[in-house]
Amino acid sequence: MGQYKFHIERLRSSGLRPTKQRLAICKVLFDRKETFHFTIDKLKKTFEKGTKKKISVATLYNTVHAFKEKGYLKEISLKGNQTFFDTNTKNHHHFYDEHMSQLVDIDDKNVSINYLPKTPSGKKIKSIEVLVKIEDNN
Amino acid sequence: MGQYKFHIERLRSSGLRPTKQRLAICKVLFDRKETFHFTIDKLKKTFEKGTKKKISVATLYNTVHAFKEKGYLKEISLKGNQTFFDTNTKNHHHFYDEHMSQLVDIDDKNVSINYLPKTPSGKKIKSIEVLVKIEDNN
DNA sequence: AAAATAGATTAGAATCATTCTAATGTATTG
DNA sequence: CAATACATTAGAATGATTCTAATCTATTTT
Ligand SMILES: [Mn+2]
Ligand SMILES: [Mn+2]
Ligand SMILES: [Zn+2]
Ligand SMILES: [Zn+2]
Repeated sequence: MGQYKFHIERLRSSGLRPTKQRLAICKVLFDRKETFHFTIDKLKKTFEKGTKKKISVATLYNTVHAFKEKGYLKEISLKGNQTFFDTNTKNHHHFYDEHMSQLVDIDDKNVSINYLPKTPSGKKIKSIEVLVKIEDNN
Repeated sequence: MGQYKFHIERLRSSGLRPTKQRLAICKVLFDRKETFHFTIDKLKKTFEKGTKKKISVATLYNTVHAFKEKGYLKEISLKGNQTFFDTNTKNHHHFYDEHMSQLVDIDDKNVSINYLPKTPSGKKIKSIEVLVKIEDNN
């Protein structure tokens, strides 16, 4: 029974019911000053700590995917065995330290791409993502 | 039995033993005119067809990862539940049709990136990958 | 050159990220 | 306030990947 007004409104206006599971997840994901990157497993761990009521991992998947479909989250294209999600839904790119599994945003204003090749016939561009892999010096 | 000389040499010089499993996999992956993109599952299917002797899926994983470590293959950064590998080990980028799970190479000469942001401190750039997602027109 | 040892490789079994689906919950209708 | 339709949850199933014990191969020892 906290300050869920905003989340309830947004869920309703997206056609999603504001269940207590979804509101708890909204609180963890969106009641922050800064956006961040996460995996389902990291999200699960935040619910295991905190005396927050248990949420099934299947529900975490359902909810995160529903939020992604509604545009509250973006999925990041990365190799590796866990999917990364991003609460920053603006167009942007990433530095990625594979060794640390650490992502850092790069504003898309700071990247310019001049690609010459024509798009394969019958297709149009949907998005352009730049991933700059980094590693420790030396 | 076949013309494995080249593969045997390369494996030996990388410190990998030229087992019959590895040679069979080399033949499928590298005895071609054009490079290509594949998943472990697609590779598995090519061995299920053909009367080629059965290779355990674990061995496909072991071998593909060993080949990647030795630089015969690259892993492609994509979301989705199956990892894509690339027999094109030159620096290059991709068009990707998520709906079709279809990758097309973009030569890196055809892409120029001017990124302003400094690399996070203590880190250096390892690689830059551009993924252009495409979809059907209209 | 056979046997012993060490190290590499294979592949069945285990794991774990993700998806499926039957049960439960919620809104809408009469 | 039923009854019905639809949305949501979460335990179970799936499937991609990894683990590890058994097997194979190369090297060293006798
Ligand atoms: Mn992937
Ligand atoms: Mn991923
Ligand atoms: Zn981001
Ligand atoms: Zn490629």
